[in-house]
Amino acid sequence: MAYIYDIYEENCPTRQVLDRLADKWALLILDQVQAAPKRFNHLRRDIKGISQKALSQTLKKLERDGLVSRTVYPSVPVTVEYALTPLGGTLKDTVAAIAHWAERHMDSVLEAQQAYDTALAAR
Amino acid sequence: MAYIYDIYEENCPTRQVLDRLADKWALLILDQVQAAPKRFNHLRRDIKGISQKALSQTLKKLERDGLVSRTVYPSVPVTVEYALTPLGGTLKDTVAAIAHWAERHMDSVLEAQQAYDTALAAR
DNA sequence: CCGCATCCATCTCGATACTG
DNA sequence: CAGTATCGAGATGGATGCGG
Repeated sequence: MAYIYDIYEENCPTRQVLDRLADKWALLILDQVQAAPKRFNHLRRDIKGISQKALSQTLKKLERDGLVSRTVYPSVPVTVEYALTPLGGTLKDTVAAIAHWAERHMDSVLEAQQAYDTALAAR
Repeated sequence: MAYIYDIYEENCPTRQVLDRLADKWALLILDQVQAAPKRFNHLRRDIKGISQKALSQTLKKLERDGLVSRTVYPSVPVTVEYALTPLGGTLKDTVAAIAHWAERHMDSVLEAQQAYDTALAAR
């Protein structure tokens, strides 16, 4: 399978996909939804610091990209569940890999930052 | 090794690391630098569409995080090379995984977007 | 060649208020 | 419960010009 697009070209579709993943909240949402479907306010509660606007927008983008499904249950009041689609499921391992890297190397990064900052301050 | 921090908490260091990777350009730069060190304008040329400001800023962030090293060769005119640090090297596989996912599933995402958009327009 | 400083347009984001 | 609408502030991004 040959790739038509060059990832370093502008407007390359791969870039767009990358940009979606490079969203501040997308990865966290995908990780939250990954185990089991979750309701809107459930996500809002669990992902500390996200505004309802940001959550709403990011969910809509993820839905548009086919990574997350949105299911409305006509109860009163309405219940809406967000779940990982099969396509989204193919991302699970990758998302997990990123999260694990972040957890494992967090300390090193923090150290590097301190070293950098003190070196800067010394000059 | 137990993790003190909750990834879903605000101001959790893992979040900060995640935010760095969630940069529009960081992944592309890491991928560019991964194989061999590159000069500033080399990166600028190869990563189409990046402004020199964005490149400069992102490189500085990556350097601060200890993922990329910056070496100045006192030639005339100056040559500056950016390379992956050992810490940055531990990210190689993860970055590659993301890029591969994007390439492999790009078409599906594009389809999903079209389906979403036409469904929206129909209403 | 490598970058910083500045200016300015754009956009994103959060807070708030309101609807089905 | 699950959003949309609106508005203002702050961050962001590109273009330009200059300095080491």
